Amino acid sequence: MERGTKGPGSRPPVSGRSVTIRDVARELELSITTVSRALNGYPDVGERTRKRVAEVAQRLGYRPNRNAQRLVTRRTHNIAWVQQDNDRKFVDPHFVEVMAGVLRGARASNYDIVLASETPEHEMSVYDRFVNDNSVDGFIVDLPRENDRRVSFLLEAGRPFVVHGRDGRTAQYGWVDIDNYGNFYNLARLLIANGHRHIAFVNGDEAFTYALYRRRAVADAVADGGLPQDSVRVYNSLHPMGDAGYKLTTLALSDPLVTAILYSSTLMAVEGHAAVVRSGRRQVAVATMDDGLHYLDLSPFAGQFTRVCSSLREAGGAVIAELIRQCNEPGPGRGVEIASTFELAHGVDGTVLNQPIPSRRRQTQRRLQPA
Amino acid sequence: MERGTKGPGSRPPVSGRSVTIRDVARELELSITTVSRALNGYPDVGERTRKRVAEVAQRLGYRPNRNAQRLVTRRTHNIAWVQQDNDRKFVDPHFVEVMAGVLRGARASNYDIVLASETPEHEMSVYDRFVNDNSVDGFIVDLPRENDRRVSFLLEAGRPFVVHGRDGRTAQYGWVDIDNYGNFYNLARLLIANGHRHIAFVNGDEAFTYALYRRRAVADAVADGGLPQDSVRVYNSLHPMGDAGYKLTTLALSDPLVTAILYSSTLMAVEGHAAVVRSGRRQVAVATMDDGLHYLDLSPFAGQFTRVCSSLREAGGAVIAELIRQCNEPGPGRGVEIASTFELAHGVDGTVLNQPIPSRRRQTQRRLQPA
DNA sequence: GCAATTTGCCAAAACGTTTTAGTAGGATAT
DNA sequence: ATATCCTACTAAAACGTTTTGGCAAATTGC
Repeated sequence: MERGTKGPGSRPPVSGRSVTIRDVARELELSITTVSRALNGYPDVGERTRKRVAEVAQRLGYRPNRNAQRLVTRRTHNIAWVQQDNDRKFVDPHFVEVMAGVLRGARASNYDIVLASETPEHEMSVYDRFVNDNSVDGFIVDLPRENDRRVSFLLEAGRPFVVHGRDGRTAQYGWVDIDNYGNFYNLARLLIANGHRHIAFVNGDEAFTYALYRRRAVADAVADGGLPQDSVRVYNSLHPMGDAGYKLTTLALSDPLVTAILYSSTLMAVEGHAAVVRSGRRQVAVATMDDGLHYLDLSPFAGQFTRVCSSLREAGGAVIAELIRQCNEPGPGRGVEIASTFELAHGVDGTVLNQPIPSRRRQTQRRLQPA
Repeated sequence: MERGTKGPGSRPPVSGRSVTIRDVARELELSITTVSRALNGYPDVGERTRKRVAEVAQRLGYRPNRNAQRLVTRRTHNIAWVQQDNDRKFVDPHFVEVMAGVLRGARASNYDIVLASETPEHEMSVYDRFVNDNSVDGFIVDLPRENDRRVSFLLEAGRPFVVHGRDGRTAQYGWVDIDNYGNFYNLARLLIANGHRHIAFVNGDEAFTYALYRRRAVADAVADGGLPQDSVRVYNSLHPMGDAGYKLTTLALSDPLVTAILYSSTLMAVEGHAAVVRSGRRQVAVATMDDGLHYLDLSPFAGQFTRVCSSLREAGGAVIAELIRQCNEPGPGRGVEIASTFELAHGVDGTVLNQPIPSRRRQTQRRLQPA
């Protein structure tokens, strides 16, 4: 075999050499130090010189080589976001909404998002790689479970990260979340206060804390409302979308006593609505968490869904904002709770519109939103 | 102001120094050259030495600094994917499906995806940056328009890129696409062959080629079927989801002659279905493109939608595969057309199930799928 | 037994930045 | 007049790899 022969991989497709800081310095008859300091806004550069440098850099189309910068500064301006490749549940359309907020915030601060996916078995090796190979400054952690191993790993590694959601260790890391417990407690109390005694709860996968906390909230509301626990029947979909809405609603309605359905997502509520209509049951109330999915049109259901509203996009923006803050000022992460607003349907009953809201309901509403 | 004071930015949060190739070399009493060549599979390293190197590297937890590697090799193993931040249409849930395929393929080949978003006005500056700052090897281009400026820019820049979709310049670049024209021609011909004379076509935004080509196909099918052009009425949604399905269907059904609706996406078809049901019109046939959206449950509509099926996830996998190929072997990009399959509903009419398929329809089906 | 080849390893250069540790020279203070 | 302090610049080191070019020692060919 010949001497210089490469092993694996192959040669880069060398396209035209790009202009370096050296070219700019040569053109100006300045040192590269001065060029660098001029462009990076250091104070020990004359105003006149700074102007000239900026002008020539612009004219020559100089762009600092990011890899050289990253090598020496040890900052990448990249944030890792690892998606779990589940085969069945690969990615969630809710994710798109969060991503919109994350991307917008990242761009505004000149950060990029490095996206990767890996199967659950190998997932941690991706984190391990990112922690050790200097390719990102921090991590976004999605959809936490209780005692999430990603959180444990990143705490151990001492890298900046922000969790969208939370587990039981919120004091130890930065997170952004809505008040899942409070919101679902209020929704359940509201249904009970309006006389519903048999409620179906179509929840997500309770392996995730968001769904777990919602379930606990509903159970507590039932208890606090003085009803027996079996007043609420919980239906879980391991996939927050998919067959959840329609099939689980149909299943729930096989109990003739059910008068209200509580959904964990508008995606499920919309699908479930079709099942309600098809069942011919007209006295079923629908309440749901509304994440403000930007692409889902709720107008056909106007006034038919009682909702707790919160923008996932806004949450995404808060996640990246806190993460970038952590990258810039070392220290403990902060928790951010995103506010939610309560939207009563004209009537809680999905089919009876424009029915005046009884005073007791208003009172409940006021109690639920203490300013 | 003090001397060494930094200008903008701030110090990196220095966490424990990581282990370098130098540490491995020192431990083994070898040169860093040998360690590098051993780890990179060069042939001029003794088998015994290679084993020792691998063992020590593993034991010490050595991970090559990606930025150093990238600086010297000029390859990043990163692919850029720039999303257009539209405010109204930020991201499309179809995107999640494509992304699933892209991410899976990228991971399998040890590539990462760098995601960024920018408003339409500044979009090109992001491409400009990525082209010049050495942070990515290639680009994914989404949702092309005719004479797409991103395509023009990347052709000019001479960087590897793959378009998901196509414009009129397919000979010049790599792309992955379904046969939008052929699929919609066949769908329209099928409806016409089944006696439908007044068809509504709920299409996407025809500023994008996928929708434009679909529209042309339907127009041609109408002509070839011997019908006047106004037999088909086209409704466009600038947003492929949102209010398209329900509102446009309601609008379409305000024409009492309409007996068939052709949708550009199952998302719209599902929403539209609710409008059909609500309208009380029972003799309306529904046909749609089915992109295999993984999170959308079509089972409630089983047998009611005639569909042309193609997996966006598969397309995403093909996009990244072709892109990585381009990065490794310089040369012209290749076009890849993804196959689609045809699924007739039991009856084309959405409400009459289990009606035997008339022989003429079967014949049509066979003609549409020539093996 | 000697030349030629192969094997296994290495020193040094290179990649393109930022940062450190200065240095002249002018201004200011005493 | 002299010491001190700014101002505006710079040479060189550093970041952590890969690659070039080469060199002894071992092996092979004749």
